Order: sequence, then C-alpha cells, then structure tokens
Amino acid sequence: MTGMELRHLRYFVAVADYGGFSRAARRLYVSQSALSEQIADLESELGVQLFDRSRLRTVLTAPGELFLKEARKLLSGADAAIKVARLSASGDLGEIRIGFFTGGVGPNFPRLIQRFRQSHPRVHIALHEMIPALQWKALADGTIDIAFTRRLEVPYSNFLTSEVLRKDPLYAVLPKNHPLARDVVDIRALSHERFVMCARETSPSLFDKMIELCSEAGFSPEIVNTANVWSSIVLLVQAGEGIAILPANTLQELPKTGLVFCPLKQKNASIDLVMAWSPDRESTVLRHLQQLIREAGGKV
Amino acid sequence: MTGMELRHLRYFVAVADYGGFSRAARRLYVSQSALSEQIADLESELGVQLFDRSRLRTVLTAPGELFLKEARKLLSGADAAIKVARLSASGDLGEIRIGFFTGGVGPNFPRLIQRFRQSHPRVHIALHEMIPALQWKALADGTIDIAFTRRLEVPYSNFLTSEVLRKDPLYAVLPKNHPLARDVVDIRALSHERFVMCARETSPSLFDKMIELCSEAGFSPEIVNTANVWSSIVLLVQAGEGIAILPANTLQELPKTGLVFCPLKQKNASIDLVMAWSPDRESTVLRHLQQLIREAGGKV
DNA sequence: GTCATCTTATCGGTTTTTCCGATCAGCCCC
DNA sequence: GGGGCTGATCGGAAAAACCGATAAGATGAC
Repeated sequence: MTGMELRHLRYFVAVADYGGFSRAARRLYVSQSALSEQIADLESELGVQLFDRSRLRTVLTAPGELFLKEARKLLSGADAAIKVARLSASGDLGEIRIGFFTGGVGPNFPRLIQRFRQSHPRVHIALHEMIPALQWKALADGTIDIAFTRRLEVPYSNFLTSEVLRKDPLYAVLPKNHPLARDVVDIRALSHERFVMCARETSPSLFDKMIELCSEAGFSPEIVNTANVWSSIVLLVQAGEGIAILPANTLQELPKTGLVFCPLKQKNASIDLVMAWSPDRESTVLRHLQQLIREAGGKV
Repeated sequence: MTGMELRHLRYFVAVADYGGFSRAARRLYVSQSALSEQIADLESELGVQLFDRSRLRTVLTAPGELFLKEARKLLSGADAAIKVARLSASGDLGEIRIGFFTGGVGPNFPRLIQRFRQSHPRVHIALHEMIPALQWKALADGTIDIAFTRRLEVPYSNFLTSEVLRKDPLYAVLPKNHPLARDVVDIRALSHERFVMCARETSPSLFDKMIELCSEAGFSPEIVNTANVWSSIVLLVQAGEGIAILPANTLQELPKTGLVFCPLKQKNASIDLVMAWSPDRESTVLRHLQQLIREAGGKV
C-alpha cells in the first residue's frame, strides 16, 4: 500500500477501454497477471471495487465509471504537464517581465517587443516602466527578469549581469545666441557656465556623468536649478537660467526654438544604455529575448 | 525511463516546497539520495531541468516553476479522484435514473423521491415517465437503473430482478342502477356483461389479468370498446357502453357521478406494482433507494 | 586563502515492488 | 459435458526504489 500511481490509472483505463484484463494486457504488452495485481492494488487502495468481474465481459461498477472520468482527466493532465515543462524549457511558453524607462529606450523598442511577441505567442510579456534604481532593485528581488537601464552601480553590479547596448552621446543645450553655440563644444569651455541639471534622484547616471566630466575638465559646475523631466530642463534653458547637458537620443522630441544642440568634444561624454538581468534566474525565454536584442544590434 | 509517476510529482513538490533535497527528504522520511535519484529521473524523463542546484538554496528554474503548478493540480486531482470513488461507493455521489408510470405510482412517490434527494444531495436523480414495456427495455439496456412498474413478463423476468411493493385490488366500475351494484361483486356474475377495457398496449398487465380472471370464472369477456386513459374508460361506462374493471388506486381521481365502484370477490383480483432493476448493475445508490422504499412499506 | 558546514550527486548493496509464466477456478456457448 | 474464454493466485525472476557512505561543490567565518 504505497499510494496510488499513474501506472495504476494507465492500467485501469486500459482495462476499462478494452473491456477486460486479458485484452488490455495484450495491448499494453504486459502479462495479464501483472495487470490483475495492479488493479487489485488500486481497488484495495481506494477501498472500492472498480470492476464487476462476474460476467464474461468485465464491466465497470458505478464508482468505477466515475473514477474512469477522473483517471482520464489525470492522465491527460499529466501529458499536459509534461508538455508545459518542455515548452517552457524551449522558451515557447512562459512569462517575461521587462523593465524599461522613458528616455532610455526609443521608438525601436516597442517594435522589437512586438516582434518578440509574434515569435513567442505563448509567452506572456509584462512591461514595467520604472526608473533605473528601481529596475535594479526589481531585478535583484526577482520582480522583473530583464531591464533596459543605465549602467549598474554597486551593490547591484556585483550580482547582476549587464551588457552595453548603446552609448548615448551627451549634447550641450545652449541658447542660440550663446558664444559657444558652434558645432562641437569642449566641456572645458563651460567651466564658468551656470548649469540646469536633471535631479539626481531622477537620473543619477546622467548627473554623475556630468559631475565626472566637469571634474575631469578641472572644475566643479555651478548648478542653478534642477528639474525632473527633460522638457522642463529645456524650458529653463530657453528662459535663460543656464545651460544643460542632455543625452542625444532625448533631443529629437524636445522643443528647440531658440536653442542649439552641440555635441561635446570629449570621447567619454556619453552615458550607456545597458540591458541587465540576474544570472541566477536565466531562462530560455530570457535568452531568446536577449538574442533578439543583440541581432537588432542593440538598437532599442 | 518507465514513465512519470505520481511519486515523482510528490517528491518534486516537496523539494520545491521545502527548498531543498535534504530538507524535503527529512520531511518525507526518505533518504536524500533516493530523493535525488527520483528527481533526476523525472528531469531526464521530461528532458527539462527543474531545479537550479548551483546555489546553497535549491531553487526552481522557470520551467520548474510552471511544472510545479501543474504538479500541484495533478496531486490534488488525484486526491479528488480517490474521494469521488469512495463517495460513489458509499452511495453519496452519483446518478440514479428512475422509470415510473402514471397510474402506477401515487402521490406518495414524489414525497419519497424528495426525501431521497435530501438524504443524498450529491446524487443526481433523473425521472423518466414511460409505460411498463418501455421501462423493462430501458432496464435491460441500462438506460434506467430502477423502475416502478408492473409485474415483469418474459423475457425480462429472466434477467431482471423485481420486488412486489403493493397489490392494487381490482374494482368493478358499474352504473349506479346496475343490478349488481352492491358491496362485493363475484366476477362470475359478470359473464354476460359487456366490457370497456383498457387497450392492451397501454396496460397489458391489467388487460391480461382481466382475461385471466374471466377465464378462471369460465367465460370469455365480450369487449365492446377500448380506451387509453382511465377517464375515457369511466366516461364510456357512464355513457352506458358497458362495465369496466379498474385497479383501486386509480379510482380516487376519477369522476364517479352515476357510478358505483365495487371490489371483486376473487382473492387474486388484483395487479401488482413492483420495483424492478438489473442485478448486473446494482450500485450502492440503487440499494439506498430500494432501502428507502422498503422502509416506507413500499407505499409509492 | 583555509576551514567548517552546508548543499546535492554518486556509488554499492539491500529491500521492495513489479512482472512473468504456469496453473486454477468460474462462466458461457456449443 | 467439453472447449474456449474469462480473471485470480502462486513462486520465482527482473526491475525499481531505497539506503548509507562518501565525494564534490558552494558558502560564509575567520
């Protein structure tokens, strides 16, 4: 009496379907005695007689009839479970939760997601918009599976994996009549400017990169104001508060009346867009998505 | 590779729930090695890695996570299946299809059915109204499980079981001014009467019993008319077509203006109401219903 | 880096279970 | 009443599940 097993159910269904132990045994390629014993085991386990063997053709009892339906359900359920596991392992079934942030991913991102959705119709895709710091936290505690984010900072860089997709060059945002409003600007020329910054909580990578660049150029920037959205920063520049440094990819969507956007001369004047994930929680679905992103040249 | 078994699922769920092979093994009272082997078997059967064992705490892979849900469903389904079989065996779950016929069962029948329904709420009761000959056929081919019917005739009496519930005495239905309209009538006094009969197809038992009684009394009845419903027969008697012989239990509901109902003197002047079933297809539910009927004194 | 301590995997050997083949008893039809 | 079915039962063989010991790997304290 070691508990009911699927083998019991397989045998039981066969006996019911083929209308007898001998017939079923032939179909199953087992001996009639083995079948007989297994069914007897099952019946004693249940404490229920499943077959009426008194007549020539073995026939189900009333409880047997009901149990047959349940047994069929279980067996097909078992097949389904196996299928689920295999589909999931092959990356054709499951879920992927993606973190992104505005200003990070561009218009190509939805197109890539759409392509992934089409090639993996049985994978549920959950998109979560969150700022980079929250993305890292979400990756760490498993709330999301992959993030399109800024370069990882400690401690997250210790246990998360990341891959640079794109380098967004930084541009100086200057009033049109500004004396430095030329093609390329050397950041060292901006040492006495007044700066409108993005709040550090909103975009620490940009803020820190900016500080770093100035530091390398030998000065500490005078910050006269901060804002939380790109358009507000631009508005402040238009109003003459000061100048700003913004990543190139955000500029297209911004108003540019009265402004000039100038690339910075410094080679490292750029911030990275990376995709990051937890190496402990890799899955085939995740790898498929990564592969798609890589094949698209990382252009998200 | 002998196929997935419920044991594999039980072990798998335990390992997932207790977060490790060793912990699960302690809870299951099996050795860690046994558990390890079984899970390895399962994984190779599926062709899917279910756990990530690289870290201290064993953790599910993405396919493992999905498979866990399926495994839980299957295990609780297995429990449910066992429950279904046991409930059915104890007569607390299932279906019973009952055949009856008007004129056979009386006003107490619905009350008894109602009582059975209350004591067996999970048993589906299907009531089928059909004339006795059809009841027997339905019993024979398993369309119904029990019938409240007339005494079985060959060939059905050979393989169906029956039990007499009630004897309905036969009454002579006479016009009020009939010379024999007294308390008790001897059938021999009716030898020269004209008879209104129930059509044999409608009620062969009554018809045959009537013929039998007359035959025993030494005459063959003159049948002047037949009808298919009791009220029509009575109407014909009221109209002076002849006299009739009807079972007592039908008389209450019939119009009796201008008529007298007289019991017959003959001891065997009665027809039986029986319950019949197929002994090959007995079930606990069936036996419970029979028991209820018997405890009610067969008064249906 | 090393040790202590946890983890799971692997290996013989034992126990348990399943399976087989033969045989027996019951039912049905001829 | 035999011949041909049925399923049940038996002893022995094959397969499996299981165990205990041990190895290999990861983690965390020092």
